[in-house]
Amino acid sequence: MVRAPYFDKDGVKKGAWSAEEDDKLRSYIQKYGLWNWRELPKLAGLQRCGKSCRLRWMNYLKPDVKLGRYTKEEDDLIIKLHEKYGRKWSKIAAELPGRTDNEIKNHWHTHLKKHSRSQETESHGDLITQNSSSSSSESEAKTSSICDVPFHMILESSPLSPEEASPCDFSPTNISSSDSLIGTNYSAEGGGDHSLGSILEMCQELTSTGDFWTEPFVADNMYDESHQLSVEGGFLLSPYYDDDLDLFHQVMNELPNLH
DNA sequence: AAGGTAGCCAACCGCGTCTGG
DNA sequence: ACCAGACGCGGTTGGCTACCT
Repeated sequence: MVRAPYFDKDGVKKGAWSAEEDDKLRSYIQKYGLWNWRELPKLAGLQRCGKSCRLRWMNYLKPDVKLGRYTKEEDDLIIKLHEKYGRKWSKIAAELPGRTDNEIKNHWHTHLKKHSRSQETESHGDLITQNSSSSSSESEAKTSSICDVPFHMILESSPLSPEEASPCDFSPTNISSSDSLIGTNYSAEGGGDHSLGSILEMCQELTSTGDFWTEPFVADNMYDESHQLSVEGGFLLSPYYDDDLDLFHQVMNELPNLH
């Protein structure tokens, strides 16, 4: 998995860290704290350079570093922050407690980048479809004016068959901890297009106030609360300001009635 | 079963920024 | 104001693992 340990021409050890080296670094920092990365390896009895020690500590040994799988909420947040900050991984990491810039960067390149790309591709494809269509309905024209991304495009971003779609995609359980609605390609049992239309109308109303925003997404791994794979894409709806949270929750509570 | 390939991630490298003298 | 050393950041690499042919 990692580079085999070796010594460079200056006698500095490189490559994978051993458990013994980890212990030395950890116990030294716990005892004396962080004061000089350059001097630290000598005093800690390590044949590493300061940079290597810093990296190992920051990305792996630091007590508050959270290792392991990313949650759906973390993935969503990274995507949002990436849109906001670009490749400023340290800024993104600052808003994700326990995650390091290096880890987020790796996670982005291996898991999230392709989702972002596929989202762009799908959006572009749908836009072409929309533009080439000479029979756009009045409602479609209306939705297109509400936000940058037309609603019909958002909801068709990753079509699911009725068999694949969850009948409770819009239930309140889909309200994330960040107070966003994850809307998915919707096909309610006994609801169908009527329910979809109701939700579209609701989204139109919310976004037309200027207090809410939406964005489409396509994701291979959408998880419900029990971390079971549930859906494959859709759109995200969130209030801009905390002041609008009450209204947002009120609307969310009414969602089941839309079925 | 064996070889090839892609995915993944820890660690390295180079450069820009910060800080203290 | 300038300089040198330390630090932090983002891009890249190397090698292990899993999957495919």
